[in-house]
Amino acid sequence: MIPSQMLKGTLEGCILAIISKQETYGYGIVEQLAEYGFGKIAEGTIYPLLLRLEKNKMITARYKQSEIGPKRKYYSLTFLGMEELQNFTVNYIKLSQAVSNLLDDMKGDAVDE
Amino acid sequence: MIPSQMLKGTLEGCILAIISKQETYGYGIVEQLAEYGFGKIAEGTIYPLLLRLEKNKMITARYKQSEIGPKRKYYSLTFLGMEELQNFTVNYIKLSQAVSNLLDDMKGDAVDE
DNA sequence: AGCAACTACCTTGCAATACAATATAGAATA
DNA sequence: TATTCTATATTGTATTGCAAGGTAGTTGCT
Repeated sequence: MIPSQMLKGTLEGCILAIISKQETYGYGIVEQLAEYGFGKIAEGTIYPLLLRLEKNKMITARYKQSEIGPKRKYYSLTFLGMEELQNFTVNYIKLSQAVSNLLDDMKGDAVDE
Repeated sequence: MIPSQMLKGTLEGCILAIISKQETYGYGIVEQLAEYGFGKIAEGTIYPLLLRLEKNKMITARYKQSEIGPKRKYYSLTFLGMEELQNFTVNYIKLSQAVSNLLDDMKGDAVDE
């Protein structure tokens, strides 16, 4: 799947994005990430990340009963989290464009331009 | 600029891409990255990365005189390096599409779909 | 000659983070 | 009872970008 090193920094922003769409919980985020095409992201990745985001006041949590298992810890974005998500988006697009520039240039065999 | 965590994993592939276009050297790579929109990447990032790639047989080096300064260490891709670049490209596109899926979904305020 | 600025390379140590491995536990099912 | 799925959490490790520092050649200015 996608190499872990390539996810660094990106994953955090993506989780903010997922939470911004709708209040959700760790286990559910793992499932959503897989649906979006990130592959199976380990729970040992997600839970520490969520705790970190919570500690940094990017998200807040509340427990809710589930009908099919143990109770779930649902997260929502704080204002700080929304700002951070905005920030992530801008930076991601910046990087994404830089890489596109490079890869396009490469495909074009741009030796003499 | 682009957060350092977001460059992890990506930078290595990008440097392979730059070298694949044309034999080049560390200091020149720093300049090219800036032109492509990556911002000023520290030399303390590039040189260890190049040494690592060389040790892993992704690139090979030879020294050439420069007319304007100390002699330069020019790098080219090995076959292994080309494979690795191919690999990077595939994985980058995979990630890039996953993030796009997510960000588009978010912009669309997809609460009820 | 002396000095600054640019070019060019390298090393050390640190910080951030994805993840494997492991642990815990409730609920459903066989 | 045992297993599987759901669900959260912790510990330790590996990777890697980068700040900080060092070395050295070349050029141009004074």
